Amino acid sequence: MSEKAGVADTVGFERLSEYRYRIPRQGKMRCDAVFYASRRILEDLAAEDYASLRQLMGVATLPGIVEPALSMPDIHWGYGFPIGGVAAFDPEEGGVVSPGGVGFDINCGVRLLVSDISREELADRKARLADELFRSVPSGVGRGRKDFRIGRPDLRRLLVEGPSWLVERGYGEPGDLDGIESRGRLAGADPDAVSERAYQRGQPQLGTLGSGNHFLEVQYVDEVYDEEAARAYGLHPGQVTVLIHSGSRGLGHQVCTEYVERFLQVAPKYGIELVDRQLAAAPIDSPEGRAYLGAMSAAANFAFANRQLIAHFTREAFARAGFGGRPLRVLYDLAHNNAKLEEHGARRVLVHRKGATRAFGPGNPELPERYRGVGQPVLVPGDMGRYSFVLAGTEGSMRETFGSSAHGAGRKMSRRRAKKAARGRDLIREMEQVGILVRAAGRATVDEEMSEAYKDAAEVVEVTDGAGIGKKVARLRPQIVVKG
DNA sequence: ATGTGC
Repeated sequence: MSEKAGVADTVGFERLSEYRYRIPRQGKMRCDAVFYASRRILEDLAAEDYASLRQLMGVATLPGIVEPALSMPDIHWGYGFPIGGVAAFDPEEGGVVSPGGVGFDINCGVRLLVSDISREELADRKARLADELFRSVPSGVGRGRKDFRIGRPDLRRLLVEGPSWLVERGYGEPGDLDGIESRGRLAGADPDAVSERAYQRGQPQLGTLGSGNHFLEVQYVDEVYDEEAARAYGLHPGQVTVLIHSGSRGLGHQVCTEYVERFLQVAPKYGIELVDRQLAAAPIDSPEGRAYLGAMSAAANFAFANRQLIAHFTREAFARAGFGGRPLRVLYDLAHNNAKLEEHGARRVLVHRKGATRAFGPGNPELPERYRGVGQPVLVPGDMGRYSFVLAGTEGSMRETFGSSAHGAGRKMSRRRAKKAARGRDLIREMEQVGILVRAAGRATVDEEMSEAYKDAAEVVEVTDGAGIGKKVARLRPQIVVKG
């Protein structure tokens, strides 16, 4: 399929460079859109009749957008905004905030822990560790935890303070906070903008994984591409790592649901014309916009705290499995579903990243000193059978994508199709035969999350690296997978 | 993603 077909039929894009394409402003778009893709990714986009690129064009119609509307190489169809979408809005130009531009799982993200344990040491205790982790980190839809209770007044404080509230009470180490994006605390969190129902749903779920694509993986570093960055991050071949992927659970979901509804009601009042109801938005500088941002930031702090507590119980599981006294340091905790006020091109803009990560380049004062020379760690989880990647933010991401990069492999099959493809197979056994132990709350999720249901993360990473919006640092191979 | 449809 050539890009010509795209021009003629529907979307109309042009190639800017090997991996970079532009959709010129057309129809109700207020600015151009730019997307990153390989020829192969382009074929995937064509196969879905450019549905996700059309969503990106919809994003470009929203008021106050700062050009261009962007998507990362892992773009796929999502609620309103495409997953992999990045869009910045200027509050002084009537810019909007959109819950669909953040996602239902507010501040979903990944945290990478690094140990001094070798792959060989892990081999001796792998089954034991898998069992301990599965016991220590509840997973599955609606699951809570019984051994950690937080009262309402404390939860309110946690929504404002994030993981520091936990660290102060012994759930973690003081150094943990240095490795979290924004130190795990988004400013402006408003616990009063979070509904009673959201509190109720979130309260028992702190320290739980959830379901779907969420996971906890024990891995090892099997390849290093950039020695200098790997050294700065403290990564070396054969080393055991832990990758935690989870978000704000029922609390964030409830916040998103309620504000989408509210924004739909008020959009006419602000003269916002929506080409798609799922793009529901309100001005950043409006009572509704401010309330959502307050609630979203609170949910974000809850998600950071959730990963903090999961990391705490992960450390306990490692100790019980015979790795007592061995450190598990936070390399980085990075969100991929949020909206943040940032300075770009001497303007203060609200950057929505929906299935996209922050990827600040070298020298950025936001970064911990030890990473400042090489740029921010960018974590790109792959599917559960293959590999995940660590990249570094670049000058290119700062210049082209409001300091953003890709967040993962992206689905290739629908959940329904994956389930069908898994019929008659025992995926857990297949994984075990290649040395990956799976512990899951249910088999259905494992089927839906099968390796073949995902695009190859390596492809996404090649495009990201090739386009210069992220730099390959290391590859991680799974050994233990805990799923919902 | 999600008390996996109101």
